[in-house]
Amino acid sequence: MAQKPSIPKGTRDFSPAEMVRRNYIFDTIKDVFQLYGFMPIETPAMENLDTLLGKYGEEGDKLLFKILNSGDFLAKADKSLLAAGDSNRVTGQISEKGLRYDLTVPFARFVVQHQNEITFPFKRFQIQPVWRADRPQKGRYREFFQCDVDVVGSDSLLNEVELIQIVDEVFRRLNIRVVIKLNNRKVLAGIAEIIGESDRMVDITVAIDKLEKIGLEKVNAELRERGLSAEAIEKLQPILALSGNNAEKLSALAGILASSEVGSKGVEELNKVLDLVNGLDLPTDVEVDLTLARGLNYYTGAIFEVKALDVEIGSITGGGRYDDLTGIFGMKGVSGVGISFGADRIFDVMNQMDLYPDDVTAATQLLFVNFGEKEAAHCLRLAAGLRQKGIRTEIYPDAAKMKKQMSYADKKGIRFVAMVGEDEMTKGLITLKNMQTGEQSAFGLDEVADVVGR
RNA sequence: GUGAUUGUAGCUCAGUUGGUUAGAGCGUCGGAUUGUGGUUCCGAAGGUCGCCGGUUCGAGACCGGUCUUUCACCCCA
Repeated sequence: MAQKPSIPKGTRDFSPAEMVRRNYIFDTIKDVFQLYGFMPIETPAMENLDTLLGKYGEEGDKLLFKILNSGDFLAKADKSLLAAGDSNRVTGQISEKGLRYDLTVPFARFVVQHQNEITFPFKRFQIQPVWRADRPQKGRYREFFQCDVDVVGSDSLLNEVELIQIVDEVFRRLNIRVVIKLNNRKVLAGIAEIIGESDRMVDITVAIDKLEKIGLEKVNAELRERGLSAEAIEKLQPILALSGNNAEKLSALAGILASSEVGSKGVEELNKVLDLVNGLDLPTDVEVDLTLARGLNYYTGAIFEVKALDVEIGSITGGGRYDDLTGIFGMKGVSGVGISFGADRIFDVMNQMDLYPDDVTAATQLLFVNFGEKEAAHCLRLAAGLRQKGIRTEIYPDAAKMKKQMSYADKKGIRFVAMVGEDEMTKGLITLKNMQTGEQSAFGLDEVADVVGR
């Protein structure tokens, strides 16, 4: 055999069996989105590089897939940069397009670009692949699907509440037990302010985000490493030690952050969202988690993260409010909030726990055996009639041996096989075999539709 | 980007301290059975041992590089 073909690192093929399962996930997510009045949009796989650069932090820029310019791109590049081997600056000259890194930034671009055609508040959903030049590992791929829902042009916290409802509904339908973690960037800003390190919010949040994973000791060590004063770290301790239920945490926090205007605002927002959510009696736990930070630095208010309770895989959904994402594209004062379902991680969770209902397969229901040219022509008409009645029907394309045709049906999980030879043709009948029970008898066309459709 | 790890038939894996012609199970194909699958029996096809180079009389095995798999860190869905 010649050298085997392959696909790029971190990408995957999906077989028919996998695709019906994935579509089941996409379909339930889409159904829920539409139930709340969100409308679909799509944007191109590639964006202009300047749309993407600088939106995801330094780390994010490195993970962007860049697309080489067409034509003789090197001819136009600066020779001295080429000679110097300065990759960073050379890429700016030979690449001006990149693959999208998420769906939120392209959406912000979309909103700005189409602002005159959009009615606000604008509720859209978008289910498309995104690409990151990351090293693949557990639950992490270089090509994966995000399912985003966002509302832009509304400051109301009702939107945050609706998003929580959507998360609850989606995972309830998929039968995945989850916890929704909730925090607010304003609270984090308030904490930074209180301990006297306002400008170090990112460093602080990145470090305390790891509390659950590496423990208090190591978080403090990392804070020191990141250059926080001993005094600030000392002041942070009571906050890191906060425990109890949501109400207890929030009232304690309200006291601590009383002197910080942003911080108090954040606590107030959290309280409001939780009050409304509590009134809904959702079965899913919503937990205030002060250590939840989330890396994307365009978030300004609420931040969400959803974790599966029964599988160790990182977060399967995340999002938050961003007050000025459209501002970078020249449209000020439009606030948005949204979340993103990580379809591929949800797929992994569903597979690991085998949570699919029995009827997701959407397989063919009936196969006509091919006995030869004349018989096949006859079956073609019968099959057309059955398809009109909604029966998923196929005809075996070749007059192969019975054994081969039967085992084809068997392997494809087709429940019924129809046999129409000379005898049945003259009598106007169809011999139907049930592949599960082995029973078989002859019926008219209408009866076949009834039996198979049951 | 850093540090590990994996690679032998379509799939899952054996293969002794380096020694003739690299094996098994499953799957595939053919036959037993020309209008009856899933069970059984018989038979066959299928491998440049990831790739390139090196050591050796001799490499699937040892060494170097490279690609790939998986995992951790960074970061993230």
